[in-house]
Amino acid sequence: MVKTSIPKTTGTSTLGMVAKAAGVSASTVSRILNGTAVVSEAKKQAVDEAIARLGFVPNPVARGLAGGRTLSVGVVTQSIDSPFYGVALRGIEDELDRVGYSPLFVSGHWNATEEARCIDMLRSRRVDGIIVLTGRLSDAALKQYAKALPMVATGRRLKAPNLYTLDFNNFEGARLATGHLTSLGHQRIAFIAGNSEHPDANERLCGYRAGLEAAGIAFNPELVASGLFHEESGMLAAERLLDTRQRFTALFAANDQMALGACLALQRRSLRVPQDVSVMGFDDLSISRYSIPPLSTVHHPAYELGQGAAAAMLCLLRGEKPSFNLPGPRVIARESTAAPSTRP
Amino acid sequence: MVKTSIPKTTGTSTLGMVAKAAGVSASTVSRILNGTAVVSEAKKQAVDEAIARLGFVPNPVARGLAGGRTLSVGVVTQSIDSPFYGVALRGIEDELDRVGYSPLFVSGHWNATEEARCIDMLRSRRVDGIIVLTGRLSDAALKQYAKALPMVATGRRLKAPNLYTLDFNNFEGARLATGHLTSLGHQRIAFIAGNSEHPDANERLCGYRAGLEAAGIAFNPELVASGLFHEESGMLAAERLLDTRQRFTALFAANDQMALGACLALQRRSLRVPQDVSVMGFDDLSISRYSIPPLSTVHHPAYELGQGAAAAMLCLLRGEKPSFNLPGPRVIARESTAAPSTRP
DNA sequence: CTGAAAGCGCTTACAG
DNA sequence: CTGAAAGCGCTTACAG
Repeated sequence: MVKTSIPKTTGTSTLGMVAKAAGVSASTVSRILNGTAVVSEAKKQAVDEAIARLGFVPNPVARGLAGGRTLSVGVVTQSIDSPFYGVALRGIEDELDRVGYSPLFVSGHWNATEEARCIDMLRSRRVDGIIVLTGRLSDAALKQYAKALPMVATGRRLKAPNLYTLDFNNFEGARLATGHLTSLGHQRIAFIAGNSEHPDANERLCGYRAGLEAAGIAFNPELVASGLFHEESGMLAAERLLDTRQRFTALFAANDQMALGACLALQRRSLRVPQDVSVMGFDDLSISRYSIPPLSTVHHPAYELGQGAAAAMLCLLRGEKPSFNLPGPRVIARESTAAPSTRP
Repeated sequence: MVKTSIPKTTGTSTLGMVAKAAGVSASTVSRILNGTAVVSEAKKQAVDEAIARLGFVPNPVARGLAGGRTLSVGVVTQSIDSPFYGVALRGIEDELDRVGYSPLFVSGHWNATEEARCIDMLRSRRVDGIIVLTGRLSDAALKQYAKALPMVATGRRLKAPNLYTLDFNNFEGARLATGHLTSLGHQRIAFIAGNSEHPDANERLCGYRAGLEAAGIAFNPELVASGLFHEESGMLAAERLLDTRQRFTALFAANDQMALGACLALQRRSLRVPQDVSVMGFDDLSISRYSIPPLSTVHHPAYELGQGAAAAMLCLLRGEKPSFNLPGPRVIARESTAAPSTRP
């Protein structure tokens, strides 16, 4: 237990007190605080000194009421405990923190109605802007919101005033993953898709097909099963795949969580990874590096995604035009993939 | 993509407009909203009708400035992407949501100074109360804060006015885990402890020792290594344990993440789990059920912890005395533990 | 039971 | 460059 200084009574001094102490008007203090106008050096010094002496910290609540700026940005994530988006939230937190902004996290649970409710709530709390991490809101709704306040959204590609989007190339990622498998010599590659309502799911499925095609392998719908992006569903999907008696030497899941569930299903049927079946995931969750065997996957830069979304929001807030490049997908080859055994 | 209704322009109508529309004073509307005084049925109806017609939603920012209540509670978690605390955050979210409160999540990063900064920030944002998820703040600091606003903290046992604490019995959990292993017949049980600065770490170590003692097994410090509660450190600790050439048939880690890392270390040395070494974790993360083999562990009710903390805060806010019982620890026996093989 | 008034702590036209 | 004043949208004594 580290020792802590006695909590200072925050919010004890007000802008008015600073003004009086410095012998200037409240307006002047406000201007200095906000860099809203040029102020004589002498007064500025007096004010800075008074601020330091009184330990003054502006009250964001009052600021929000008076000026419309609360120095907070709303973040609609889908589930506060998502292993993937959690990392993105950290990126947002770090980026915002650097300039004194605070994030307000709310969960939309992949439900457009709930997401809309979240946004209404955030707006009633007067956030300066809103970041939406993927989700199910329509593009039209997003554009509509952007008329009222700056918006940044991930998982889509949209152009509209006051709206910026960041999109990871899921198609390319899945194509690369499939390519990794085909270049290892796999011909029969099963795929566990995500639920089709999820925007990323289709792109990854298309990438898988493109990867097969590039290697001259025909797409076989019987080698595809669907899951819900979590472990349990991955396990179930793998079992279904196994039950079809379709032969496959590799299995590619649309995300790591499903890949991990699939590994367990394989293990239960006494199939070894990668000797009997190579398994490939997508996202590169931090746990995937410690699964047994460590999971080969596609790195999805969650932290940079969050950071970039926050940086873009800050740009929008300053009235600038954001431009941000998300790192592209890249294959992380670990031990769950190998060349198919010669005698399957 | 689900279709969404066009976002309604929230915050468009004010309390003043409602008052005018209903032909009453602003005070009366405010009283009805807050149930602050008895109001004649006739006016109440007129106001309710006006509120509905105008789609009025009170502005929490103004409310916070004027009344001091923002209907928000600050939550100091340690890392926004912690797999364990993430679940607790969900519990907090759900519980608060039921009564229209919003959580404000901030990360203290297991650093007393940062946690104190978080609390200052939350107070400047005028949250109605603060929940601290474990962390490193001193008990004295917590009590001090509680003089200014309601506080709820987890991971300790404290009594003070306006402060409520929820504590999970880590000692008992670790004792039970060790008991599970000894009752399986293990005699040489290694332990991967957490870093001693972490409050839970010591309790779990003590529980381990108590479990050994209950089975009449002498404590052997050479069978203990320390980690940092994450996978990597668990892997390293297991390697160190193996390098000592001390024999052990079971390994108990102070949390699941370290247990998972340890499993990988064992696997790299060609030791099978559970045939060669049984492995036991602590926390029961959702992924642990899908590790290979599925990890035996101690269930730690994270969701209930968060929910209980939020419920306690709501009590405090209502001026009531909270009383909440957290479920006790229980062993979840899965496939990573088994009786020691006869010929080790 | 109900209003008028003051005020929460700031910002921002409006005038110098 | 700088003040005085009004106002953001609510709440809460203070008087009826």
